[in-house]
This record gives sequence, C-alpha cells and structure tokens, in this order.
Amino acid sequence: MPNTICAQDSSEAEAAELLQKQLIDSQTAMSLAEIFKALSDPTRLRLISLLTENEVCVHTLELVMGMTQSAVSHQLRYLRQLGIVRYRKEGRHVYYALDDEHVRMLFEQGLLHAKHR
Amino acid sequence: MPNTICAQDSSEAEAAELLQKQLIDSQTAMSLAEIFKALSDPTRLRLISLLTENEVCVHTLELVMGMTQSAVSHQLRYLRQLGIVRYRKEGRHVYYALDDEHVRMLFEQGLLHAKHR
DNA sequence: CTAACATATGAACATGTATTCATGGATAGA
DNA sequence: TCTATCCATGAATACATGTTCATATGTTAG
Repeated sequence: MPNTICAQDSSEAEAAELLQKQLIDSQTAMSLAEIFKALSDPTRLRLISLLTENEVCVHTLELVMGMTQSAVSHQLRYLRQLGIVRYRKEGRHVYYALDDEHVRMLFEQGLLHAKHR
Repeated sequence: MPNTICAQDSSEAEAAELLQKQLIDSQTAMSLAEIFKALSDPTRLRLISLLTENEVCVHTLELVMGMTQSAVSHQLRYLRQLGIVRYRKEGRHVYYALDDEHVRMLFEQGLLHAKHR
C-alpha cells in the first residue's frame, strides 16, 4: 500500500521533496535505458539465447536464426559495442559469446516473467 | 568456458540441433522484447522510479519530471496498456502506481547494473 | 595467383517511436 | 452556470532503428 502523493493536497514543496529522492537522475536513466534497449529487440534476444552457453561463429548463427549474414553481423556489432558480447577470431571464423553477467541475469529473469504471463 | 560451435567443424546437423534447444522461439522473443522495450526509455524509467513506492497523480508527475502533461500522459498510457501500472480516479485527479512485481525486480536489478559500471 | 568463403560495414529504405500541438471531456469551485 | 483545473487522445513531426543491398577486407583452398 503506497503513499498517495498529490502536490495539491499537501504543501507542494513537501510532495516534491519526497519524490525528488525517488527520481533517478537523467544520466542514470539514460544509462539504464541503454541496457534495456539492447534487450528490447526479438532478434537480439534470440542471439543472446544462443550465446549464453556457447561460443558460436557468425555463419552458424546465420543458419540457426534463418537470417541474412548482414543482419546478424549488424546486431552483433551492436551488442559488441555495448560490451555485452565478446568475439574471438580464429582463421576466417569469428566466434561470439555473451560477456556480461548482469545482462545474463536480466535475460533469465525476464524469461521467467514472460512465461509467467 | 562455453562450448565452441561452428557448423563447418562438426556435422552441421549436430551443431544446429545443439543450438536449436537454446534458441528461444519467436513468440517468446517478442513477448520478452515487449517487456524490455517498456524499460528502454529514460522518461519511462524515471516515471517508474517515482511510482515504485508511491501512488502519484498526473499533475504532480508533470511537475517533478519537468515535462508537459501530454508527454507524461502518453507514457502513462503506454505503461497502463502493458499492465505495468494501475490507475485510480478520485475526483478530478488520477493516481498512478507501479503494478508489476517482475518489472520492479528488473528495474532494481538493472539499476544495480547501471551503477556497477 | 585465383576463386571461394567468412565477416564487416556504409548507405538506403521502411517502419517505429517520443514529443508537441490542438482539442475534448470531466470535475470542482465561484 | 461559468470558469478553471486535471487528464486523455488523435494528428503531425522529427528522430531512431532494423533490415537489405552493395561492397570491401581478409583468409583458406586449389
């Protein structure tokens, strides 16, 4: 049972003060949004599901996902630039794997949520 | 230390079979993406931070956030339609509050992640 | 060296999205 | 009743985003 806050009822300053403590600042909000945005696309989530327990080369991802090489590669770059996946070159293959335990936890916790609906 | 999977190295069918078990289906991916997308915008995250422990009317949210009433109301509708927040009308005021424990957990866990960078 | 393969990337395109603007409905107060 | 306030919403706009297309780089095989 949460507090009810309305600037009209009590003194406006008092209500604002209460809420300002809860409000996250813009920089934190943007940083947080960036993390969740990485997880907000079905293609990236499917890629992450493949990379959570395996190190997989791009071509194989392309086959299993049923997508073009270019689309896969673009999304991998996205995840790479956020530090969510790492890559390892070996000959002409490049192997990708998940490299962020926080993201792994968010992914798994979200999966529980999705099934729990 | 994850397995390395490449369709060229072992038999292609074997590698694909391994990965198909990991791959989440499209429907699950879309449902999951929907949840994370709700958390992928700084404005919505700031709203959620205000509504996690309080029930707040729209006008007060407008004041504390420093945004237009319309922008706040649009985002509240977005969260409402996903069942993330509930609302309660009382006279000419409408009070909103967070109404999804899973989202609350994802938000708080993400916040730890954001600060841990 | 040459051809085939694996991957990366810039540009173009179509689509999605957050905010603003304008407006309407509902309620309280004078 | 009349006005001010609170909230919702459709349309428009500017911007972000995911995929495709074309192409480039680097590596292996013949």
